[in-house]
Amino acid sequence: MSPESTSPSIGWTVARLARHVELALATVDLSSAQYRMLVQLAEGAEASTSLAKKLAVSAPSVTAVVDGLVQRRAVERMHSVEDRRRVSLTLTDVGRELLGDAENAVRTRLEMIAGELEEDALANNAIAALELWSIALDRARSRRLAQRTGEPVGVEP
Amino acid sequence: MSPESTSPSIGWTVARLARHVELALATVDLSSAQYRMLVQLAEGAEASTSLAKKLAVSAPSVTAVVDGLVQRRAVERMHSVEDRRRVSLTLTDVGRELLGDAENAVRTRLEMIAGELEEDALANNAIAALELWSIALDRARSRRLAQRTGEPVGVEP
DNA sequence: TATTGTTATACTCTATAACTATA
DNA sequence: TATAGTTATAGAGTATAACAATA
Repeated sequence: MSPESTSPSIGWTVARLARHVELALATVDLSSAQYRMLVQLAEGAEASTSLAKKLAVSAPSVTAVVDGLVQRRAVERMHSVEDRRRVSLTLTDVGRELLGDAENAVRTRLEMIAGELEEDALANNAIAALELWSIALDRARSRRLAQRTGEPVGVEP
Repeated sequence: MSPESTSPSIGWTVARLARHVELALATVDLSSAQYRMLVQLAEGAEASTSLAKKLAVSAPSVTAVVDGLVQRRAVERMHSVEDRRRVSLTLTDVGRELLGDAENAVRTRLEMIAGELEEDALANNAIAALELWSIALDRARSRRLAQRTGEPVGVEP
C-alpha cells in the first residue's frame, strides 16, 4: 500500500529498543544509567574514573548515578588505602538482586517484542544478533580505551 | 581464559548501543528524544497526543521536546481549524536536513562498531538483524495502540 | 463532561568548570 | 604539578497533577 517502503534506519531501531528498555527498567525503579552502572559493577568493583571511561560518560555523571545507588544500598563506596584519592565502587547483595530483577524485566519485554516475529527462528535470530553486537561493542570499547592510554588493543572485556 | 564466560544480557547490549546513538546524535546537537520525534514526524505530520502514544512518552514530554525543535525551526506547530484544541506538528525543511545529518552520524558510528566484527558477513548480519527488530517493534506498537483504542491490530506503521 | 494540550513542579542524567584532597 | 573525585551550576527529558481552551 505504501508507495516507497524505505527501510527504517538502524539508529531509529536502536532508539526505539532503548525506550523499551527504559520502560522495562522503570518497573523496577531503575534508570538506564543506573542499570548500565550495575551491569558494569557486576563484572567487578571499579574506580570511578575507570567506570566513566568504560561507560563513556563524564566523571560527575558517575558520581550522580552512584549517589542514587548508594542511597538504595545497591552500591558501596570504599576509599582505597594505598591511594586515598581513589574510591572503589562495589556491588552489594542488594544491588545484585536489583540487577537480577532488572534483567528479568528487560529480557521479558524484549523477548515479548521479538515474539511478534511469530516464527521462532526469526525471533531467535534477532536475539542472537544482539550477541554479535555485544562482541562488536566490546572490541570498539577496547580500541577506544587503548587509544586513550596507549595500551595495546584487546586487553579489556 | 575466563572461567565462566556468561553471555551478556540483551538489555545491556541495547543500553550500550543506545549510548553510542546518544553520542553520535550529540555531534549534531540532538538528543535521543528529539531524534525520535524527528523520525516519527518524517513519516507525516501528527497531533501531539498521537505522538505521545507512538513514542510511549507522556504528553508534557512531547511539549517539552517539541519546544526545542520549534525554537530551532525544525518543527512547526499549527492549530487545526476543525478542532482548535488540536495542534498539528510538521517537519520543516530545516528539520528534514537536521534529521539527515543525524542519520548520517548515527549510521556512521554504528557501522564503525559493526565493522569490528571484521568479517563483512557478520557485520552485515548484525545490521540486518536490526531490520528484524524494526518489524517486531512495529508489530508490538500496533498491538499496544490497538489495545488502547480497541481498534484491530495491524493498521499502523 | 470529556478531550487536547500546556503549565507547574520535581527528579534524574548529562556536561563543563571550579574546587578539595591526595599524590 | 598532576590526578581522583566531588561540588556547583545549568540544560534537557521524564513524570504526575493541575489548569486552560475547546468540544
